[in-house]
Amino acid sequence: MSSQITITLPDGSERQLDEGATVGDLAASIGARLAKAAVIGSVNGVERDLVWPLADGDVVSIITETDDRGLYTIRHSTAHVLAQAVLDLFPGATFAIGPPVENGFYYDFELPDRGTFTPDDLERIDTRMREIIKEQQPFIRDEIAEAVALELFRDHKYKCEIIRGAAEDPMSATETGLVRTYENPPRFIDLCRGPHVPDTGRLGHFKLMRVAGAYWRGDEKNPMLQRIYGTAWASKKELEAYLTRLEEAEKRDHRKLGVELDLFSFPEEIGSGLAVFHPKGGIIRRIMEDYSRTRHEQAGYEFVYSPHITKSNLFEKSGHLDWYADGMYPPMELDGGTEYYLKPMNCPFHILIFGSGQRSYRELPLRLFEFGTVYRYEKSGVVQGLTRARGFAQDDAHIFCTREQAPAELARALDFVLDLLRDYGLDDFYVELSTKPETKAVGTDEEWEEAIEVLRTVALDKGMQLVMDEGGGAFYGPKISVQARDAIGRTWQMSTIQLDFQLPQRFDLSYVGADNERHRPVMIHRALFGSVERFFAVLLEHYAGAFPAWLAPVQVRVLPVRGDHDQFARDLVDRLRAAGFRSDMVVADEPLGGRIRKAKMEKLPYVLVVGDDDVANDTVGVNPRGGDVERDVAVDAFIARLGADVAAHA
RNA sequence: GCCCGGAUAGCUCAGUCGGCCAGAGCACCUGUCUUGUAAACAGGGGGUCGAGGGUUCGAAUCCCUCUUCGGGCUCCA
Repeated sequence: MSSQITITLPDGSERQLDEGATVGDLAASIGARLAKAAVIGSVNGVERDLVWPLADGDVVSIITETDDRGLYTIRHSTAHVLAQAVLDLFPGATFAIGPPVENGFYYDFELPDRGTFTPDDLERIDTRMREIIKEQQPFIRDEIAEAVALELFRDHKYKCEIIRGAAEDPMSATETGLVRTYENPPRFIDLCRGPHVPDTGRLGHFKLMRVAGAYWRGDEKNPMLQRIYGTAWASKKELEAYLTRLEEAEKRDHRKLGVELDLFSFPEEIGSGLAVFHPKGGIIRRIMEDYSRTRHEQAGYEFVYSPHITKSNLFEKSGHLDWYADGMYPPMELDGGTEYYLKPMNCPFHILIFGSGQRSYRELPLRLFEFGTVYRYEKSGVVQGLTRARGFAQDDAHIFCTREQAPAELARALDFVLDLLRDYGLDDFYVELSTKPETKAVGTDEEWEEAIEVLRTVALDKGMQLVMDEGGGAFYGPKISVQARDAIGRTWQMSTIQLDFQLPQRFDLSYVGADNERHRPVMIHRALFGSVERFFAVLLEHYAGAFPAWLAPVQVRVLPVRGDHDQFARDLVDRLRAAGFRSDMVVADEPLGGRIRKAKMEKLPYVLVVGDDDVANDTVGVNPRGGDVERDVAVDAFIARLGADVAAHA
């Protein structure tokens, strides 16, 4: 009789297994279903392959395909299969790194003679991957000496860089002269720390998505590799659900809806990244802005205006020309050599307003607000619809206050921002705190630390989930940004609040305190929409074009059943307009069904149908978006209902 | 900026190997129809095939440059 070992499970219970039993054996001893779902195990807190032999006293949990780490492993293993397929099919190809990522994985390759993958290649690679999966090749872990590894991977220069420690690879483990590898016999071996699924047969619910260029080690000075992205899931059902989700996201893409709903466009004649808003988009935008103005006014902000261009010395003084000249449109030279720049931001203008006279502590906090249009020369490859444009309006405010007032002002600003975002229909948030950039930063570490502490405290006081973004701050100060999740779960960076000790210093701002001495104010930069255009795009995608009644360009469409109901319909439109609603009608020159359909495709909140009964009784047939038809609704009752919708921002 | 893939009517798209006056659906215009809740019928107009250059007897189609869009990389004050 062989000797036994004792294993402790996560619930504290113990199990006896034969000596030499593996993680997989443990799963099988617990149940057939667990064994089937098992991907890897966690042994004493370290993730291990299912073939890992257990030792007496180990604490083990089985990680299944429904676990995040299990899915991560499936994606990681699928990346290896991708690499094997590519090396099989493309003689002379070499491979770099291939980690799991959100929803899938990628692998970077370099083809001989700067070759590239075509869409047809992806199909061939997919086919080869499925053959490899069918072969059920085991994943075999090994540790070899560095010198042996360098010999084994001598044809793969990127792998050699990783082995020598010259390049980071999050997926490999190279320490003290030993290199860990995983082999899929008979042909493929890769540097890898693992763990992996037991064999390639465990995989299969994947799809290769696209080819992209990517710089080696993420540095644009390095050669560009060919990256293949794929998605991988534990089951066919999950894969299909993911692909459906992508389709859904594509359907609500703001660039597509902008054309379909006639909201805005990017005429080629104007240039890349520069939008024009059409009348319907203009209505939505105007209402967004009007509401924002009203709320800012109530919150104690004062409205200012500033020009679009300025002499270069303003941005020299602010430091922007030192750090971000590349991101600015080149200057116009006027007046015998004076250079004027389009403004990439509004802060210096607001600072000049603050500095235009002697300020007393009694005036603080001074909150200056402007819808300021700025122009940034975004690199040609990064421009994207309304979310990354070259010209856009910021709902920009700068709060000048004393150091002592800053925490309360920050808290107040965050409150305001969250409250307002909720009014626009976003209510699922978390907060990101960005700290001092490695390069490109002004100010001492102490000042940064102080500012970061204040922001951290404010966010935690609000009970917000806080995510750190190390090194992500602006050059003049740390930043807190509100991330909002939209209707289909995507997160968008929305509002930012930044504390700034630097600019007041650079512009030598001061106020006279109660002690009759001059003091330096601090400055808070904050934008709620960030960019009006971008926020417009987020709302458009969030609502999939079906804007709530308060924002909808047309709130009510009236459809007369026959020509002889036209007059009643016209009068009804007038009554609705008089009540303050945006309403129109379509005369009865095509059948009702067709007109209903068109209104539905325009995603209008309400369609009203009026026929004989309605003319006789002053009623309407109400066809609400997403609801059932209601007949014989009194006109007054409908007006009250629409009014309530608008007031509730529903 | 870099890699890959696109650009044909207002929109979505077809157009074979380089070969007749470049097509469809929707939209638009005109007429007929007078309609009770997601597509009435008929007719019509509309294109310098993104721009410029080249190859060719002949280019939407092949080559080059540019503009612009999409997916990534890098970037995002």
